[in-house]
Amino acid sequence: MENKKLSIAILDDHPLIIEGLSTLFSNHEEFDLLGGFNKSEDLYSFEEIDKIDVLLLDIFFGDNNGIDICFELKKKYPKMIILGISSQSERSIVLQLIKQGASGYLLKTAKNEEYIHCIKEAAKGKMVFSKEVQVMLDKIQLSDLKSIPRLTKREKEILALLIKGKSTQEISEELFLSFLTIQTHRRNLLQKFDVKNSLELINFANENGLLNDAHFSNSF
Amino acid sequence: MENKKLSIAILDDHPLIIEGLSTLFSNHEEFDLLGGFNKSEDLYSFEEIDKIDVLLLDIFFGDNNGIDICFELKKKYPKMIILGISSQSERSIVLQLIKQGASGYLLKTAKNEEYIHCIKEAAKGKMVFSKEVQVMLDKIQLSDLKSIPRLTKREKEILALLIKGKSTQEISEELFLSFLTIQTHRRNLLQKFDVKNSLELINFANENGLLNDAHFSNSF
DNA sequence: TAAAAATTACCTGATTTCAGGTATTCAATT
DNA sequence: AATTGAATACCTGAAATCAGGTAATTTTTA
Repeated sequence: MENKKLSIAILDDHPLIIEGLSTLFSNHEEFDLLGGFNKSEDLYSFEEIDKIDVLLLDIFFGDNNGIDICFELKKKYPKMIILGISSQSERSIVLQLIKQGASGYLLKTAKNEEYIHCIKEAAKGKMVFSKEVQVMLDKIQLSDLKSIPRLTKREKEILALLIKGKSTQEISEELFLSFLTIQTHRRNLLQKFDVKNSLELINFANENGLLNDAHFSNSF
Repeated sequence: MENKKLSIAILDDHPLIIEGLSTLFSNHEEFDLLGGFNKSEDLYSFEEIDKIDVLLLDIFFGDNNGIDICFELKKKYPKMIILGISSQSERSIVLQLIKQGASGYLLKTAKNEEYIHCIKEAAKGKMVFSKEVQVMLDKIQLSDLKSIPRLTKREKEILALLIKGKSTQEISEELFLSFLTIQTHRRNLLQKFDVKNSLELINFANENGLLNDAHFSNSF
């Protein structure tokens, strides 16, 4: 009984990456590249979308981000194996993607053989990561143990200004509050985050994606 | 009199991109791809380095950042035409690269024909940008006035530690330097970035993508 | 080899942050 | 009505940062 070829598709807004992957797959008989797409709409309207075994999905993707796309696809095609590809390996992003049902995450800096190997393994149902990503995931981060503290409205407001580099004096003027009040809030922030100075505070907020605009507009 | 072929080289730590560009150039007779390199050392030790007409240079680059590499190369090989390639189009980075002597900036999202066209134009001595970049450059921004300062090795090292939230004392212990020396470096950093405190410094570094691991990992 | 740039280091004094405490007012919840 | 949590504000003293200066040594570049 012969092995069926693995049907691959790519969604990436970098034509060069698609070109590179095409060449790669054309040199490996065990893969069948169904198509490479620059836009998510092109993939969605692809008539053979249900035949895709493995989808390589770019994470930093034009306007839609890959994480949302992964979520959508997994809902409609639960059997589709999705591998994130990206040039950055931000911990929080990798974890988020896995939560959305992806089977792994490959860096674009990975070697060709690594791609071939990982895709095969993923097709078998395994969770795969390219080397660098694996190393990164193995490091248990402080932020994994520390839970993100719950902040009050004022504290979030002050944190946002702090991150902009405003001093206590400036913040107090901007919010029409006493200098001493801001000092208290700052101290409470340092305590809540369990850090020893403002730089560490920002660093922590940064690691946990609290610096992104998204967090400040909605979730607070 | 026949036109000589354009000699191209690529420096990019993404094998897939090199693969894609190779395929692209092999389909266009007017180009001669001398080599694709993953590491800057490989390029520096390339024996035909002085024959390169056009170098495609990745900007967010593993060990050294592309801007520094561009600066180095232009100094040694002033005639070499360097085009930045990247998946992000951060305004300040593009401008910085141009200041270092690059002849243009292409997004990895650009179409194949755009690549071909831009490389040809650049070889003629023109300044070229892929579409999106051009649109972005046309918008005049406040942040243009501030350029990203050129940092020394030590300064980058200290900035990296600062960003991690380390205090002057901690940094001095980690680098086996005097507390007072670190103070001097900190002051110089604030001056170079034209900011008034460390939080603003980090904020500025963040906005300009200097926080990315790429900049800091091995480059010192 | 001379000049320029980088690295190291010190001094002083002003300003800001950090850490500990307390305390009043207001709003929401029980 | 009593309690809790949030927001406000003050005090003190220690610690760290910031801003100005100078200067010797080493490395890199011209």
